[in-house]
Amino acid sequence: MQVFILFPTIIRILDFVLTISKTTIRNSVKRGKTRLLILDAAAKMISLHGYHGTFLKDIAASINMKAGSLYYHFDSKEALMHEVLDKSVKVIYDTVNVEVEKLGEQPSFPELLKAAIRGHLLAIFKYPDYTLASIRNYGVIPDSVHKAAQKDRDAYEEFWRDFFDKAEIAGVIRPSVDKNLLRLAIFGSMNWSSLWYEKSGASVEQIAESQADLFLNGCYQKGETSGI
Amino acid sequence: MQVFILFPTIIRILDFVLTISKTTIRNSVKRGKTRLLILDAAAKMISLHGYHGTFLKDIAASINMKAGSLYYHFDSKEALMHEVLDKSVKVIYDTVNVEVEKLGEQPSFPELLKAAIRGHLLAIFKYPDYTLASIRNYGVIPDSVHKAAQKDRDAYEEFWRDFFDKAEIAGVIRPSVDKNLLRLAIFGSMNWSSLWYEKSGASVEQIAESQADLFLNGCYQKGETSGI
DNA sequence: AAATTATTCTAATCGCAATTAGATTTAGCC
DNA sequence: GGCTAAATCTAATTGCGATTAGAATAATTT
Repeated sequence: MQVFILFPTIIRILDFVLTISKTTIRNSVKRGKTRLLILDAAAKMISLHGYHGTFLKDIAASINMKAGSLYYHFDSKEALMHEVLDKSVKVIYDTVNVEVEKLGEQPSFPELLKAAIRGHLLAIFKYPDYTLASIRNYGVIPDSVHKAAQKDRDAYEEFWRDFFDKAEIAGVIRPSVDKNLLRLAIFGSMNWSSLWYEKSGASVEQIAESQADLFLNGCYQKGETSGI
Repeated sequence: MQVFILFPTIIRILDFVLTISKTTIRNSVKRGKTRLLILDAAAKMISLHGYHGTFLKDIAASINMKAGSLYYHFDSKEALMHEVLDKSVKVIYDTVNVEVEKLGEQPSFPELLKAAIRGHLLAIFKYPDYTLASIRNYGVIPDSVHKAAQKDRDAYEEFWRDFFDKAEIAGVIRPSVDKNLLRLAIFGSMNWSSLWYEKSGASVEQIAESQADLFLNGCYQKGETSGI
């Protein structure tokens, strides 16, 4: 086949591609808005009633749509959950990074820990629907969906492992402390707070400050021996 | 109406009552076994798949029964969930009490805290199906069911509030520590551990020791100023 | 062993939720 | 204004789950 035969074909192909991409771009903007609307609605419903307790009809209704219409934007209910989980992890990881990077050069261990905790809590409190949906449904959803966000989750966990590894090397952690149990305890306190922070009346700063202080210094006022 | 007319009637009534209670007692033993079997199965399924993701057919199948048969022992799926939640709280409260009472006279604050944490964790790890079912579904279940265990939950929370109130009065808590946030942080660490302890390989004693130590003394090795 | 009671099962009802195909509407484009 | 594609809706379909009524079975009592 020679070039001059190909030429018109290529033109047509190029034209086709351009048409497609123009259309795609145009739509992706508008479609993106509706997608996000649906995603937010889904996160909210799922955070409230759990994956299995949430029905597409209700998600759709909450944004004045019909259940069937959701399928134009998402392949299935599972796909929706998939994206909600994805976002929940990303949002936390990103916020933690931002808070940590805000620190100047050579931040101290306490400063770092507090920044990381603040970031994690900020994300939890700023996107409660996503993080609650994730926390409440972790483990109760189909395996296929469950595995979706695993990669990001692992990466995030790695960040914390790394953090405490370095802290240990720097000698700022008491030697008797088990780094794994420490990390898991901190995760527990932080994640659990998504269940009560709204009613607590405390601010993110306050909670972050308090949790960082507790895990750094404990609550015990030494020097007393009397029973309580 | 005169007494001599009533007499035979009373005898018959008494007889009737005795028959009933005999029957009831006899059955309650056998029925109790099946009930417990169902309850355990339900707790397990619900802990794995959540309330809405658990189907009576599966609960029944796991103990070689048919879905319909469950209704002989329980009024509804909600009633089942109701009892699972009830038990989950009771079990924790009881175990904590046992551990605390084991301590001698005038136990110190650290001893008490460690005993309470140990008790809570012991219950979580001994009855993981019940406690996980509770934790995973708190908030995603119908309100009617949700309110079921609330009384016990409140009583248990009161135990901890009281504990830290006394500790504060005794002056064994650093004044800058917020007792509420402290309690919530501890709850978070303990409850969250139900999600990872199986894979961790750590023993209950180890975890209890670690968490108590962390909340008492923190992880920070003071006297260092270098960045990590 | 007959009768009664307890327990379980069978088979249907009822409703509802996910998904889909095709109709309809909406919005940008020539 | 008509044309085309995007977006939404309508109206099934399909399947499944909770619940129930009544039949069948097992256990106990008399």
